[in-house]
Amino acid sequence: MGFRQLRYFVAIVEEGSISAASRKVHIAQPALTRQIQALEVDLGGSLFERGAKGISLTVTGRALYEEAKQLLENRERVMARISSLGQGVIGKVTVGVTVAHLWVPQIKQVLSGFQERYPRVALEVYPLLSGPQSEKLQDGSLDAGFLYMEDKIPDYLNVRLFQRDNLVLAVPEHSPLIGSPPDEVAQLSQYNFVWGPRSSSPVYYDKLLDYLHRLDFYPRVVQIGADNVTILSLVAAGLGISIVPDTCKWFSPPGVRFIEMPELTQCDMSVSFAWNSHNQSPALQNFINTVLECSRDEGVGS
Amino acid sequence: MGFRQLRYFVAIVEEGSISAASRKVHIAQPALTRQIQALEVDLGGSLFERGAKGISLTVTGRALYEEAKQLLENRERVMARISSLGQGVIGKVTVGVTVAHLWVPQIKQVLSGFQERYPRVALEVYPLLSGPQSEKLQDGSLDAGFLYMEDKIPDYLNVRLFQRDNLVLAVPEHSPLIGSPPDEVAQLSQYNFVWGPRSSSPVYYDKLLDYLHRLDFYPRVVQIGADNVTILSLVAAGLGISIVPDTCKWFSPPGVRFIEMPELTQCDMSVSFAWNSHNQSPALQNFINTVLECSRDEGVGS
DNA sequence: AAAATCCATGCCTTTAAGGTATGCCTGTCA
DNA sequence: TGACAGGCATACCTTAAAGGCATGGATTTT
Repeated sequence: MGFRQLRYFVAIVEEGSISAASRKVHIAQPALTRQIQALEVDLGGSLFERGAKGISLTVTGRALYEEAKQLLENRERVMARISSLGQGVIGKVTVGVTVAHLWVPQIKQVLSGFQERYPRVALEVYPLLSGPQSEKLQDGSLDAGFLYMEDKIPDYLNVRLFQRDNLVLAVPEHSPLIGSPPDEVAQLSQYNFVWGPRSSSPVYYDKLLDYLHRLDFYPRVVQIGADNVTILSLVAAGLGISIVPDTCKWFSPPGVRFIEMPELTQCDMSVSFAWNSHNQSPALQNFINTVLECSRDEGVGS
Repeated sequence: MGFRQLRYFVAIVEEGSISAASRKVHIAQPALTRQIQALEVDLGGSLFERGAKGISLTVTGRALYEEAKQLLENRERVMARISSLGQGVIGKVTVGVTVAHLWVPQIKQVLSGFQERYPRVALEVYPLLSGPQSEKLQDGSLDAGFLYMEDKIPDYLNVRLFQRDNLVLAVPEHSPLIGSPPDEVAQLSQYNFVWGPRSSSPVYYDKLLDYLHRLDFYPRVVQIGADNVTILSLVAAGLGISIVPDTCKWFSPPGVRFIEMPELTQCDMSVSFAWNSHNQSPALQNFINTVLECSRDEGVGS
């Protein structure tokens, strides 16, 4: 009893005759006759009563008709589901985003663009620090992540540059620094700094402070803002100056001016997009493609 | 996506490798490899990740595994059910029995014998007069029936003699008729008769009265009993005499004597077994066979 | 009576499935 | 490290299943 025979069988039942069904399923009538005969032998009982004028269902046949419809419907359902899964148009993608970047438009755009293209894929976004993301990408509990990569890239990860970025000095709009920008960060030691808590993004802050220390600069931190928007608000309020990623320019509150300094520009603070190279989830592949296409469209480091 | 491929697929999943599965399902490994490749092409996504050391399920494959098991299980269930139906091992048989014969041991024996042999066939027994049985046999609402056949047998019915029977005179055990039995029924006109209501079995009573009238005998009915057992009880109580089918001898209450009279013996009152000749229900065929075997074993007209 | 309809059978072609031999890759063990 | 074993894939061939065509028998319709 195969799907083919069941399909033929229901066609015959619904058309009322073998001949009519043969036209419907586009095979010759004798082939259909034989398939039904084979089915009857297989099931050990006749399904139709043959009269000179056409055929009619037996009790057994009537029972099979209902069952066959079910089986065929299940088959269709399964095939649709598995196909969709295989092509990544349904399924699930879990992605991590560093808390510092949840609000970054480029990432929001990628996420909403993906949801628009694949509305039936469940997109789960977790705010996670870079370190935990890397772990979860390894053990498979995360499919992809936007994060700061350390220099050493684990071999289980595929990594692409998502958004090139570097540092810039942020000052209040009436700061004297605007008229006479310093050449070196070391000259900023007498200024008050607004800073973020290390716990909110250890990789970023360690990398940043490490870099500044190498320039022999130890900022005098007088104020803590939870995230970059808060920090810039505090800067705008004249409570101090800060060093922030360049992308902050685009969503800064009014009252802040940005001063580029060679030493800061040289510091790479790019955000990476990473996924487990062994994770072959089709939905993830689609997500990866979407991300890479978005990156390409905008050009990295815009 | 066919059952075969699904079967192979679950075998591979459960064995953990294509090679192991090929040994399990008794086909060569390359054939199995190809079937899975075909399945993957058909579903438009890979089901396994091939590593040098064996294979492992993809997300899609894992989903298919659950579905495939279901589909295969359903197939088995359907095949078992339809096969059973086709062989008449399950299903339903509706049989009519004239109210006058519900209590006849031969019929009870046939019914219980059938239930013993085919315990999973639902046997529905309806007490019906001969006329309605014939109608219901025609329109298909009855599969078989035990009934009095009229002389003209409808062409849609197959009929077999179930139990040959004729009439006998029943009298109380101290009746003077025992010592001096009459030669002709016409001589019984001065006796009180216990009779049944016509409505309980019109074919029987019409046939019986018709026969008696042709012998120029019109019984003086003084008492009505609902069925033959009741009638015989009334006879035993001395309320009158009666004419009953010969089979009544076997389940008569004490206090009744039976007198055979040539005129009564000649009257055929046999019970027939009938079914619709177009009804091919396997369960009915089994019932027919059971009935015919029982009739043969006992010999008709015992 | 002729035509049309429908199912079944015989014979042949095409396609799907299976078998054997072999190659490639990788992890294992001496 | 190099031979070996286990496992999957490919190539090539054989066998079995499915389908097509022609035809026949039976019955209803015209």
